[in-house]
Parts: sequence; structure tokens; C-alpha cells
Amino acid sequence: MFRGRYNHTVTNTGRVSIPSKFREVCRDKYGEETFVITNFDKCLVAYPLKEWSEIETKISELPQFRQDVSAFMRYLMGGAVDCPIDSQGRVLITQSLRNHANIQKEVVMIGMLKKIEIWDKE
Amino acid sequence: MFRGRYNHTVTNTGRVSIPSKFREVCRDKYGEETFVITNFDKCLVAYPLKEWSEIETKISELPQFRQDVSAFMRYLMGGAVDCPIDSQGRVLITQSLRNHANIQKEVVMIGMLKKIEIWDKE
DNA sequence: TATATTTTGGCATAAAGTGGTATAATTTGG
DNA sequence: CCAAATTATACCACTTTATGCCAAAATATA
Repeated sequence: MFRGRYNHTVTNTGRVSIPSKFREVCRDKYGEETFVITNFDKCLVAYPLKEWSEIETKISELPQFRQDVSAFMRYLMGGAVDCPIDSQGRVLITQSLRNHANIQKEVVMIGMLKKIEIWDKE
Repeated sequence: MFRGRYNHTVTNTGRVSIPSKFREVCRDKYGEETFVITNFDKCLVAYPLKEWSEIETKISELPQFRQDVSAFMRYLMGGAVDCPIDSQGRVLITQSLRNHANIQKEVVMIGMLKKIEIWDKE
């Protein structure tokens, strides 16, 4: 389970270190090194690939023709980006994701059990 | 059950000994050597991992997409830090936790049944 | 009082986080 | 379709922080 709050900085190319505690959870509990990052509300949310897959499954079970479902799906899926962790323990947060959450130089990463929130340091 | 009050000192790197009585409880009752420490009010609170996990379980059963649930989780989980006990019986209290509880050099640790409170020695 | 245990300080080592740059891949415009 | 520009990736090096270990000091126990 992800927990704790960490301040990290973003390089000028948009890379951020994933706190080692989070990477550890990712490895030990999920056996993988990839997050899916998407925009949600005013921040970004990072899910381990497995958790993300479950969300996809749930959404695919909703009635696909309903407008609000489509809209939600478009919003959630549209922003979703695969972010593998590199050998320095960092991920690249794409320009558009950064724009969306208004991420500049400093971010705060908050462990939220099955997911991680990424906020600009306001 | 944790009980009693102990004065301990913090090293310049932020490490504090856990009173041996508390470690004993941890081992015997919980079979583990890790606390989760979080900020609460004006002090820090340390839970054995198992006790903390129960709190997490309860929270994870709430609807994850509701705003108030997220906000609460963000608050509670954000402050929580895993603190394994090292071979000398100490834990590292991170800078941000120390700042929050205004912990300098001397702390008072108070057994509170299922948890331990950590105060700066005023 | 002697012995064992606990607590503490110090230091060496390891790991985490950060910044830079060079190369590869992708996108864009002509 | 190619070349230029942009973006992503890999790699290296430095700084900071955390961790492990040893041993001295303090406290408890016999």
C-alpha cells in the first residue's frame, strides 16, 4: 500500500523521481515497474499497471452508449500514459500531463493506498 | 498493550530509540518490528504496522472516487511513514515528521494501548 | 558490586535524489 | 519522403540522506 508524502523536483525535461518507498511497493506487491499516469481533478494520479487494468475492466462493464460514461471514459482514458520507471527510479511526465496539473518545478507525491497522487507544490 | 512514559533523545540524523518495553510488545503481540508513524494534532503517533493496516482496510472500503473520501485519505495517508526498527532498536523519524511535531533533541514517548504518542519535551 | 541490557553517539557505507549531456526516437514542416 | 526540430531515453557524476555497524555511556538486573 502506498503511503506517505514526499516532495520531489522535476527536471527541465519533465522527469521526476518516484520515492523509493513507492517503487518498493510497486516491485514487491505488484511485481512491476510501470505506472499509468492520468489526470484527475486538479492533480495527476499514478496507478500500478495492475490496478489500472482493474479500473479499465470496471469501466468496460458500464453501459458504453451512455453519454456520461463515454465522457468519463474519454476523460480518464484520454489522459492515461504508460510511464515505465527508468534505471534511476524516475518517470517522465509528459508535457500535456504537466500542463493539466500545472506542474512546474516542485511536486508533492502522496501515497493513497492503491494509487499515488501527484500535485504541484502550489 | 503499550503503557508508560519514557524520555529519549534524538540523534542529529533523527533517530530515536524505541523503549525496549515497547519493542517487546511489538514483537510479542504483533510479531513484527515496524511502526507506521504519522502526525496527529501537535504530536506524532506510532502504530504497529498491523494496527495501521486495519485503519487502511477500513478506508479502502469507502468509495474511492468521492471527493470527501479522497480528501480524508490524503490527509491521513499523506502523513504516514513506515519506520522499521533497526538492529539497535531505533527508528528514523523523517525531517518532515520532526518539523510537524516540533521535535528537537528530547522526546517523550507515551504508551497508549494500541499506539504510542511521541512528543517533543516541550 | 559485577554483569547484562539498553540507549546513545559517531563513523563508514550504501542508497536515494538531482542535474547534465549525449544519443535515439518521434513528430513536424517543407 | 527527407531533414530539421522536438521530445524521449539512457547514461554518468555529484550531493544529500538513510542505513548498518561498532563501541562508549547509561541504566537496569542479579
